[in-house]
Amino acid sequence: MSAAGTRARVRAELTREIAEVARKHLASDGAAALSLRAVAREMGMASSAVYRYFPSRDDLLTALIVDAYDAIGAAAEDAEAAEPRDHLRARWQAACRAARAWAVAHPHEYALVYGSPVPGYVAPETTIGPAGRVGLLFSRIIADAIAAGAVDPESEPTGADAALTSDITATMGLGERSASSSLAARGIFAWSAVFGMINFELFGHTNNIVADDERFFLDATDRLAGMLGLPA
Amino acid sequence: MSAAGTRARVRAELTREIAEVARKHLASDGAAALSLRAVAREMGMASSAVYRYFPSRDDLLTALIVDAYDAIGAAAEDAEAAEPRDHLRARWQAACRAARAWAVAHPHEYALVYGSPVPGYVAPETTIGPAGRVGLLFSRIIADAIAAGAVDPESEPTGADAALTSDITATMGLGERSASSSLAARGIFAWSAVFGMINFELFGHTNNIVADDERFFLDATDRLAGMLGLPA
DNA sequence: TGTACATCAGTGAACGCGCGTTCACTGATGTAC
DNA sequence: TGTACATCAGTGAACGCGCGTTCACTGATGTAC
Repeated sequence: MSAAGTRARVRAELTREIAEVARKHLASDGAAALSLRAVAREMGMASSAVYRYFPSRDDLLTALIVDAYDAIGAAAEDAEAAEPRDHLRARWQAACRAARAWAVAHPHEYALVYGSPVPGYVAPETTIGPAGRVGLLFSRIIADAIAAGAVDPESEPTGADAALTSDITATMGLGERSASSSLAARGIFAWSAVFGMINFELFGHTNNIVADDERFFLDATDRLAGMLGLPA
Repeated sequence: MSAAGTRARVRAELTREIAEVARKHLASDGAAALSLRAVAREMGMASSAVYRYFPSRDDLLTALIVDAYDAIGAAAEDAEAAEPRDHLRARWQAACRAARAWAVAHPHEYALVYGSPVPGYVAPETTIGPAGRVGLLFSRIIADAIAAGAVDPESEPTGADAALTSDITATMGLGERSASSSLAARGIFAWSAVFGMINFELFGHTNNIVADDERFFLDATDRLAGMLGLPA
């Protein structure tokens, strides 16, 4: 039994190690250059042996995608958790700053999940949860702001929330969805704008345009916080 | 002479045709699947013959990148040009809508230029001009707004423009750059936010979140116009 | 206008590469009695 | 505790693929006198 436990533990450890080597390759060469054979080579094992752990290259990719989503999600969550609960804008800014910092530190892993989809790869359902972590964190901040009475969902009654699914309006604490609210739409917009800026920075579109990336970014996310009504 | 002209014309025509076939492959299979051999096959010529027209795969890619930037730029410019000059917000909205429409119609070409960088490919200087077309168009709208007195560069004197290069503040008509302006920073932010939303939509991040993509998008770009101070 | 030469387009074979995946196999590690 | 069997990890060879790029070549198209 302890022996069986050992086998399982060794197996889990090796699985982890393969993923780790793969992540290293991903980080240095990008997703397209990730090959099972190269990973096996570095591990010092036959390429066929990797198939004991990952049934195909796509499964390895999936593991890396889940890890990347989880890593950036955890980074944002940890930073946000370190701020006082009642300082909503500080929580927002901390989450944004941490997401960007992680992306800058792990550009290829970031590109794997927030860049162009890997051709021929279809993300399985397993990735859905991790993919939503940062967005969910943002939603929680907004929901907390509503609950605390700091943000009035009706402050900009343009009705833009009608463009969203009821799932997301419920998540943001707009359960009895007011037909006139635009708060959820502003939240989703803020979310995509944050990643839009990170994309532009990492993919080189702001070369020769933005001189101080972090300052520019934090200025913009602070403006977004204002747009959401988070008290300064 | 007319003969020489003929040879040159045929050459130009074939070059165009190769690029066209390549674009078709790109559009249906994505950049990673683009191969010189496949293009040559479809053209009915030996793969080595393509080298008479494009010295390497990267040069072919460059041509496609330039074409994509030019196409989305032209789409935005044309739509913007159709609006009355003095209706600044309409010009902004038209440009945004056209950019998104082009992206939705040409997802792979869009991903080629606004998604993750193609691994191993370094964009030559030739791409810089075309890459800036949409951003430049946005800048012109803002510059026109300042010139017309519709937008006051000092309306939000947070000094955020200090995070930008002086090149870009000059382009936006903030030549004698005020130390306190944030207008250029808001413009660059709006620009990246627009493409951030397009990215999220095309790359699947708003699945099950946004129900009506165009409506959501236009609502957000209108909000951006408001943030820039463009009169409604 | 005609001829001799130079330029160019296109061919087809080849080089060398690395990839994902399968398969029959050998040993080692675990399990049941 | 010891033995017979089952499970699992890992091997190495092989299949079949498509790629970018080079090279010596054949003809056709253009140029100069």
